[in-house]
Amino acid sequence: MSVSIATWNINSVRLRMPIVRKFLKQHEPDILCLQETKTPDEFFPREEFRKLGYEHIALHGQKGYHGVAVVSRRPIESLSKDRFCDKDDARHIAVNFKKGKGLSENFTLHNFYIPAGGDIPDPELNPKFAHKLSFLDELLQCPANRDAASGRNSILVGDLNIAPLENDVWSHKQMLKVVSHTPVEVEKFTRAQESGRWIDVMRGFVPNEEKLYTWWSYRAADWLASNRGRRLDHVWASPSLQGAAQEMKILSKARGWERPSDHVPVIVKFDL
DNA sequence: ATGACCGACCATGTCGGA
Repeated sequence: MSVSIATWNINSVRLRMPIVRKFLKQHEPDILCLQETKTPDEFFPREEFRKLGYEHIALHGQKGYHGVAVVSRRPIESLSKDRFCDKDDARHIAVNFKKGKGLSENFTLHNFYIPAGGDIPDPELNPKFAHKLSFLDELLQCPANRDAASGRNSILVGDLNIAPLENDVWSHKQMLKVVSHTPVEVEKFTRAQESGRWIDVMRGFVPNEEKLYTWWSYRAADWLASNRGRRLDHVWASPSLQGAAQEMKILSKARGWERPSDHVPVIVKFDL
């Protein structure tokens, strides 16, 4: 049986409901993971998602900043929220799905919003970059990583705010000192990924030699013409799910929708 | 730095995004 999972940094879920609705109607993923919902849980538009068929909702939001959510057509068995860097800043939620009714495996889905890291790529000068590096250190040690490496069916998605490979950015050379592609954060990112033995699902469909982006800056006059994007959003699968991903789609056209997010949805269909 | 932007908030500027 197949399960399609989408991830999308929505940059305010309440403001973006018209395009969320459009996306869900057109693509009908089973599960949608959102980041940067920017709302306390009591103001999350639950009823609108229910009307669209997404009755099962797990929230970890807060006022104004960050915030992650999972909305699902399949029942959510349980959920958990991890803290990173001793902060309550709503950057993670995990949900468990139980096998049955067409799902042949249990699995855990982690939804992350990793700190952006500010402008200056120096942890001594920039506390936001220091926070990002600490977050990556904790990611390496976290239970999700251990569980994935030790055989639990796990999928990790989200805005990880790092473009690790040369062709995950428009110009590797010009981006080496730009936060999201600096060697120090890419190294920590890769070490965390390797320690969980995570599979880079998106790159399983598109070779490393090809450009792959999920984000285009709001500042470009014409995002499509300049096409200076980055792959900041990721889908990882545990080694136990090797071969389970059947299809992957980056909905680049959503960057051109009305009042868009600067990130676009990534959808992966898994055989589970 | 490509960057002439975008969103939330006790707002008319400041912070965070990346």
